[in-house]
Amino acid sequence: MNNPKRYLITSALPYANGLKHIGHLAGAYIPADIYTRYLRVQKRDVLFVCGSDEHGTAIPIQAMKEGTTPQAIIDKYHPIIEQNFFDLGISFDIYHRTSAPIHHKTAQDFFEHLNNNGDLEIKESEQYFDEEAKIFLADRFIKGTCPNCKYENAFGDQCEKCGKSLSPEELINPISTLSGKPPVKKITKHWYLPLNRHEDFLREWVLNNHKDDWRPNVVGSVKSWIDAGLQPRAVTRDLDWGVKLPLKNENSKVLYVWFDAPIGYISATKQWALNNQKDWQPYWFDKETKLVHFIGKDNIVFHAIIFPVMLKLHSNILPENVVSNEFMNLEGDKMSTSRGWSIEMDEYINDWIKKENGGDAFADVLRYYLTAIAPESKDSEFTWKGFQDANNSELVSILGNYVNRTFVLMHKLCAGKVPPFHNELIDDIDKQLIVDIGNAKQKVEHLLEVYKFREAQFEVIDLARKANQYMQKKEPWILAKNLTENSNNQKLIDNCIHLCLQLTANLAILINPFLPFTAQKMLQMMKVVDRMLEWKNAGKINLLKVGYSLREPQLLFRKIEDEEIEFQIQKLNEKSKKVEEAKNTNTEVETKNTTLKPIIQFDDFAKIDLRIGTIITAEKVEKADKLLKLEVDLGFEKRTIVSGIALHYKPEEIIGKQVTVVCNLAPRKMRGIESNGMILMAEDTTGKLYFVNPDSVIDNGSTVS
RNA sequence: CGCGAGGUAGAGCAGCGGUAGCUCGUCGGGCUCAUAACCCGAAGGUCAUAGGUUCGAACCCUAUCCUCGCAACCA
Repeated sequence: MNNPKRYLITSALPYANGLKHIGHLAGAYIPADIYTRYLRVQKRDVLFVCGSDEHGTAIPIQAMKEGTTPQAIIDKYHPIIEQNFFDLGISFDIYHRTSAPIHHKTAQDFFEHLNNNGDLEIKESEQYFDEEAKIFLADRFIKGTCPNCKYENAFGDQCEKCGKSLSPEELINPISTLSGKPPVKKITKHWYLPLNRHEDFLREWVLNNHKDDWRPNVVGSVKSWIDAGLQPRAVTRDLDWGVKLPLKNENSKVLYVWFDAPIGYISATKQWALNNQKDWQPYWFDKETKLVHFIGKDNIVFHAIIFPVMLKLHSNILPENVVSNEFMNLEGDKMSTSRGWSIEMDEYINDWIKKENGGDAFADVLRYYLTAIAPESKDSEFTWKGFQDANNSELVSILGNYVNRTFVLMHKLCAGKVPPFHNELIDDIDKQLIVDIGNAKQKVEHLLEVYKFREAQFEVIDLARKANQYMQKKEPWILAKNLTENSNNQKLIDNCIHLCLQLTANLAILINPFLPFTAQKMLQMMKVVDRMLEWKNAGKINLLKVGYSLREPQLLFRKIEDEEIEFQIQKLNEKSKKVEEAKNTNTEVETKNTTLKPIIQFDDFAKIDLRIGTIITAEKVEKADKLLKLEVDLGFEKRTIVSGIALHYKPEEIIGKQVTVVCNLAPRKMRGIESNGMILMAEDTTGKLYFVNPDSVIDNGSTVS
């Protein structure tokens, strides 16, 4: 589709169960934003939609863990993610959410449409059900003994010990990881999307029509799926969190998250149309709309197989392209929030973009580096050193320095005004530069049209590189030394600076989709309005009027010092270490419950001096989330004990409580406070702590045995 | 296991049948308006490995190895 009437651009919906990291940003958001900004300055009709994906089993389970509601979880993360995108210049026309009523309605209508047309199948099956949690269990939430290697903690989908794929039915002695009890089998009815009916369509559409213009990883994955044989996929689940089925007597079922999430693109479009008094329908029904999805590679199957089938059945348009990136690693290891090996967008914003730390320029620095190393054809790697190099040697030294030296020379040698161009003195070097400007525009344009963002950005910087070379050849600062002897020199200086300034204006236009904050800054320096950034102006060399006086230059980027980089690397290491430690203590607790410690002799037990005491004061320990500093009266003395119970009890709640104390434990310093003893606590399966105390008040200092 | 993507200089990538290339980094020299840009030169690769096709292979074929991904959270 060469000249579509309108564009609809989507970025994968981030799952609102936590913060999102820079790998997400590099994968689906920055490329989409660059593409969208480019189309906007092309004056195309373009709509860029996204939003939080707020359904699925993981959110209620996360809520259960945190002792709160699913609504509270999404209400916490949705606004943070939205703000993060905004701070990084991701210019969605709307950032919506799938918990919105308009989305529920849209998804229900979609389901109903397919159901009424007979495009869905209904099947009954037996599934494991946790009677205590009152929930059908996803495979991942069932544990048991692996039939293959007899490992006792195999998951319902796979045994981590021997790597064998499993189904929950194969597990010996299955238990629910939610309640710790054996689940029961219950019959349940589900609606399925029979993908197998659409194999011919998919083969023709992807493997034939798009085998050349889609990225190889996308076509390859689709081929892999089709060749393996497409199966009907359940589109409903037994759950009370999500979009309810629009059918009577099916109140306990919701749409499966993968079914409702992509429909979020449609509902976001509707909401945007409402907000702006527009018609949403052409964006999803008119064949002249070019729909492009930007995603990460884990999302290929949904956007290149399942959602297109849904769209076809619903008479919508199909995506013109599904642009998928590979993954971005971090300092030699996979990025993973759960292992603490990641840089969250929120974290980067706090460390670099907050006014006092660097400002908007650093949003562009991240955008620049992530685009420069974008995993377009294979996995790539983010390193802080690489980040520093990209900033210092490309943004500061080439782009920033070029703009700065141009402005400085203009103020020194041309009275702060755009000098005239003396046509009679034009030479081959000038002509070549003018050609280069035009070429740069053509190249960037072509590369963006074929989604090669990394290369496109390179071409922009390359133009700045050529500009530096041009200025070097012209040496206006040398010419300025002989102004009186050679009357032509001022004219030669004028020509050089004139072209350098026109080129600067071009750089602003070309860099704008990639580094929008920088482009704005350049506009201010040149005292021109936003309209200059329109793409049609790129390649022109009359953007700045002769005689127009320009502002003093301000530096576009600043150098990043080694210490700042070392700080970040150290921070990353500490973060992952902390998460690992926290995890280790958790898994210890889990295994403790099922496996007993080795037998000990009475003598060993008798060494422990247990006493009853009363808490007389309690206060929170600063800079520690979990610790309380307690003063405990043991009758014969009062002791300071530090205990890790702050997440479970407030200081004022426990004053006066009797507790059991291990009072001959070696003293230990925690957060600088010496703790002389330990309070005994019982822990249930959810990790909640309970005091172990006598069932009626007795004398302080009483022994326990 | 199978399938998909990939394995090319310290890093990031291009090349996909005809003398191994680009950007950054490193080292030496020149120049200086500028946040040390630009110019000249150098070091650094048995193009994962082993076979094969060919006058000729990083590129085509076969096998092997390694990395990442693969339907219930994850760019």
